[in-house]
Amino acid sequence: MPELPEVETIVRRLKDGSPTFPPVPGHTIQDVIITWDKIIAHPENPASFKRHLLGKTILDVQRRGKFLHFPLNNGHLIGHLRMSGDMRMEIRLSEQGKPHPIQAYDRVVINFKAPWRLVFVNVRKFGRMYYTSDPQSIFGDLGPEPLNPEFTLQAFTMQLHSHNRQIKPLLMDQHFIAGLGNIYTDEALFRAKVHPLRKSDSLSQREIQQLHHAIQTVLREGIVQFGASLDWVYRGGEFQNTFKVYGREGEPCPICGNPIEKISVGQRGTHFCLQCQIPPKAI
DNA sequence: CATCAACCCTGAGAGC
DNA sequence: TGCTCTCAGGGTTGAT
Repeated sequence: MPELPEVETIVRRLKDGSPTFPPVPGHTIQDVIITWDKIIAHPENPASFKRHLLGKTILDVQRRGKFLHFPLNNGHLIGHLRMSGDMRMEIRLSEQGKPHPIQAYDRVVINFKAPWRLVFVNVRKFGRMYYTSDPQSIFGDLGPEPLNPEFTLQAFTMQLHSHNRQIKPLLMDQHFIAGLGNIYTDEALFRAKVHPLRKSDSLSQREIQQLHHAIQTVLREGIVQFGASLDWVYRGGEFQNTFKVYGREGEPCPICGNPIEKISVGQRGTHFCLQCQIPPKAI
């Protein structure tokens, strides 16, 4: 469940480098090792994917929704971690020139001409990688970036009114808005005091304003904390310590003290406070 | 158009 | 201790 803040954290680290590895931009691809073919979503043939990447230089590291985007000097490398995973930049040769072994969950390994490699790590094999000459073929249907200026209260209001859907699955729909997943959606709805089963076109202007603000707030907090760490799914961040409802079924609501509820909405575990977030039929 | 279920996967946690 | 079972979840696809 890397969501927007987790992906943003990964992107920034790869773009800027760290004390232990250099920035990814500027490196030229020498070889590609694919240990699970289904990770390659485009082109259909993994060998073709590999052929397209050889000799290309990575120019930048960007994010669009939950996608990692690597513009190349010719074409684009794009990745989506889906349910689990990370991307690692690491040294690929020991000082004696021996190759470091590939780890158990390393699905795609991109060797550079320099002694570094970029590794697509994915425990569950739901992640996907793409090579394309046209990033719009992948990003084209995505909704607005919630932290960009385009995500205005007015635009959000119009979007909500153009649907009559349960608010939670709508917020998680990447065509509606890009980057929210199960965790940040539950947290945003709680902070906005909106019940997850409310219909999108039933929200008052005040609720819409609260929700608009809550979405941006939880995402910004998540980024500041370097995302949330959940089991082995994703490491690093600290946002999980700030969860107010997610994963806290039965624990007291931090606002009113009533126990946090957990139900299934749109086939997703959904956490909320029945006292603070009034259900639709009670309104 | 909205909703729901199945599918793709693995490791954690529960139950025995 | 060790086995088996269920569950979680992002996104896609197909049915209702």
